[in-house]
Amino acid sequence: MRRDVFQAIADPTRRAIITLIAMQAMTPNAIAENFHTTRQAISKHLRILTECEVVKQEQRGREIYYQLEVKKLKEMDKWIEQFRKIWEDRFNQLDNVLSTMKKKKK
Amino acid sequence: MRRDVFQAIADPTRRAIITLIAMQAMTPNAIAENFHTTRQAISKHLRILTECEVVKQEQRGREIYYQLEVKKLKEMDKWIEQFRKIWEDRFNQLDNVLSTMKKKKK
DNA sequence: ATTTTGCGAAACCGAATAGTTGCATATATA
DNA sequence: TATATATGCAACTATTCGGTTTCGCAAAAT
Repeated sequence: MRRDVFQAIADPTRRAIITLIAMQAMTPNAIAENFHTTRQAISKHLRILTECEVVKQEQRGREIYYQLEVKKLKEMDKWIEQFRKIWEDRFNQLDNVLSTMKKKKK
Repeated sequence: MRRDVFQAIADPTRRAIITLIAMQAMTPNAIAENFHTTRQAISKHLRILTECEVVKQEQRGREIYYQLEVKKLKEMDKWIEQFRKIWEDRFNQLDNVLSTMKKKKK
């Protein structure tokens, strides 16, 4: 069973959960109200997100607040980093072509 | 069957393929040499990557060169963007705490 | 003390996934 | 023309995934 950030955000419901709790911690019930599935299904997603360390729990009485843990998202950001350089390069190349065309027009 | 960037990069082999062809287009055979699976398995991954529009093909005789298509990776980058703000804010908060401690020390 | 509420865990199901082997097809090469 | 090479596609399999229903447990409310 693979448990990493990439697998965590592969599911659209999990991405929505992440966005939802990004600003404030929420309980499973509160989260589930925003979806058309059962609380148990959300609970399962939360378990996966916890195992992937994308969220962390904070018990308060019988309620559990789930909060975003940005560290792992940063890891993914780091992976994309290598490609950001590529598309910036390609943009600059296009930019060069455009300015060359402009000069020729003159 | 879901076909988006997030699903495309969920698999570690596919991530490796993406990194491999990032700098130069490659044929399925050449790509497969870098892995411990069959060429057909790689071919399947390439089909998924093509369907997700993360790579594009260029036929040259009987060979097919697969090349990275950065556009969709940018889409994912855009999704992370919203969280980048959060972790920068948290960093700044930490920074404030640290400078307050420094001032008090004085 | 009893009931309600919030939650996770287990068992089950259909669909998707990642891999395999075998085959068909088109392009090179001898 | 016959053969070798590059590739995709189909059928099959074991495993994982996302969901549901049912249950048990602990904390809160009555």
